[in-house]
Order: sequence, then structure tokens, then C-alpha cells
Amino acid sequence: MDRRSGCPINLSVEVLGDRWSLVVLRDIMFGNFRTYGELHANSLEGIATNILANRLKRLMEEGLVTASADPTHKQRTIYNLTEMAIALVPVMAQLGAWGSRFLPASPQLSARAIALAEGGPPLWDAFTAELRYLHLGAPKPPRSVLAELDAAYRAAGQNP
Amino acid sequence: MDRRSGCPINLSVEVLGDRWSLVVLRDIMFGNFRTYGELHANSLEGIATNILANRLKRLMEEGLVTASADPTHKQRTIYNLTEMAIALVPVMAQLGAWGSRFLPASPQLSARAIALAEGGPPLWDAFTAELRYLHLGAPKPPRSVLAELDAAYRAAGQNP
DNA sequence: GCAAACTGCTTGTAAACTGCAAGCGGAATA
DNA sequence: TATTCCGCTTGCAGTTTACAAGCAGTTTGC
Repeated sequence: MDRRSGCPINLSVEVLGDRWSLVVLRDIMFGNFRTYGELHANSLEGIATNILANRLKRLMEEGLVTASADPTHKQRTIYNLTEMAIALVPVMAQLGAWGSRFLPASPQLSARAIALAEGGPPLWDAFTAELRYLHLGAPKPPRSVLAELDAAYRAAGQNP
Repeated sequence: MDRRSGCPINLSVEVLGDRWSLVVLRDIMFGNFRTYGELHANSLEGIATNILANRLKRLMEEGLVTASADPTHKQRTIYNLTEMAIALVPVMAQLGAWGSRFLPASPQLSARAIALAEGGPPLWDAFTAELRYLHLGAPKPPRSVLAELDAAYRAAGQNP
């Protein structure tokens, strides 16, 4: 892996800077979609099958995702986020807040993004703990940020 | 501009998700490079001339950058960040922190990124005020975060 | 006043990446 | 045993990226 420079922002761009990587990570992280089929079927943006396969492969090579076998289904692969990917929670929060503010985002999806951003570091830490539970086998935390974000999403659907 | 979805993260990726946009914005923001020539000559990653021209055009179309004339040089164009681009400061901070932590970043450049991240919202606000001064004609703030980051960079060069 | 250098690009060309549609081998299900 | 599920792969056309070269208008140096 030859890198263009040692600048941290450039390195991040080299890993994440394309049209799909962050979107796939978003779906695993916030949608809790864990298999190829789930990711494909629930893709809001309609990701193509070859792109999804290629991105999952690249994310594994970059150390953001690992694959594990599904005990009930020999054919199915379960994708897990690594600590490196879970550490993107603050990036996702800031990027979501920025997109909500400056781009034509759907009000309902913005509600989720804004809830995550306004929760700040305490909420991000709780979410991190939940992701470690879901993806890395850490103990189950008392709080479910995914459920809270879903509640914010549904509440925004009620009063639009 | 047809967008793939109304998700804020997806929209952000559609605007910023390529191999050069964030790098160019970084150079304008942190390097204070304001002309085509400066951006080209000081590009750490060696951006090609056509890519730089194309990215500046796209960033203007997306509303992240504006062009203004240099009064002392009829030929030269000065590029300014818009409020929309200045609002990326927290994103840059988080992305830089993430890259420093998980990718093979240069210690000296990491020092800058870490200083920005650890300063947190107070430092980001001061930097935002400085960028509004440099790019939007706002009043000059008392504090120069650019100078502080440069000091962190030089300090890291002393004790490597 | 004229040549050289500066400034901000554009143009060609090859390679890589993206996006769409179709298909495919093995595993589970009816 | 036939059908559906599952995770991809393949082919192909179009777009984007990358490198190198060149170019018109402006300013500088003498």
C-alpha cells in the first residue's frame, strides 16, 4: 500500500474517500445490516452487487471489517466492524450534522443525524459501547443508542 | 443534481467522497493556500493540474468555494472558503484524529491533527472565527489557531 | 520595447474505477 | 427432487483518474 503522504486527513481520504465505503459502513453501523444480502436489499442508494462485494473486500483489507461464519447457515457470512471502524462514530456524527445542515437531506433522516450529533461525546461513547457489544462480543451495555436513534427517526415521522 | 438518497451521510459522501476534494479543502483551510499556483506548488500529494482545476470548479458548483479577483494581479484568482466549507472544521478534526490513530501518519503532521482534535469545540470555534476573517471578511479575531497549529507542528519537529 | 518567466488552466492518452444487467455454483427449503 | 436462497462473478459500456505536454494572456527584467 503506497500512500500519497503521511497527512492524517489524506490517509483517511485514501481509505474512505470514494462514493461507497462510508455508505456501506453507515449501513452496518446504523442499520445493523450484517450480511451481504441484508446490505444489498436494504441499500437506500441501491448499491450494485459487484460494488458491494468489492467494497466489503476492500474494507476487510483495510482492517475496518471482519467476516465470520453464521453458525445456522453455512453459506452466510456475517460482517463485523472492527475497533477501527467503530472509532468512526464521531466522524459519522459530524458528517451527518454537516449534511443535514447544508444539503437537501430528508427531515426524518436528519432527525437521526442531529440526535447523534447533539448527543455529543457522551452519546457517542454509549454508541461505541453498543457497537462493541454487537460486533466484538463485549458485554451488553445498559443503553441502546440504536433504539434511541430509531425513536428519534419515528418521532420525526409523526410530526413532519 | 440528482442525489442517490436523502440521507445526510450519503449526501456528504456525494459532495466530498472522492480522492481529492477534502485534500484540496484541507490545503485551503490549514495551509491557507489561496490560488491555483499555491495549491499546485504546495500539494503534499502532488495533485495533477487538471484534477486541481476540475476539483476547484466542482467545489465552486457545490457551494464550498468562491473565486474572487486579486487586485494586484489581473490574472490571479483567489479562492475563498464559504461558510459551508468552514463548517467542515469539526469533520476535519475528527477525520484527522481518526487517521492519526489508525493509519501510518507522520508524527509531525499528527501533532497538528491531534492538537486540533484535543482542542475540541472551543478551539474549533476559534478556528472558525479565524477562517471567517480570512475568507469572508469578518473582523479579525484575537486568537490565531493557524499559528497555534503551526507551533504544535514545529514543536513536534524538535522532539521527534 | 522585447524576451523570458509567471499564471491558470486545457488537451491528449492510457489506465483504473463505476454502474448496470445477467448469470452461476453451492446450500437450504418445500 | 425441484425451487428458492445466498453470495457473489462476469461482461461491457461509460466515467473518472492520472500523467505529461502545451498554450494564451500577464507581468517582470533588462
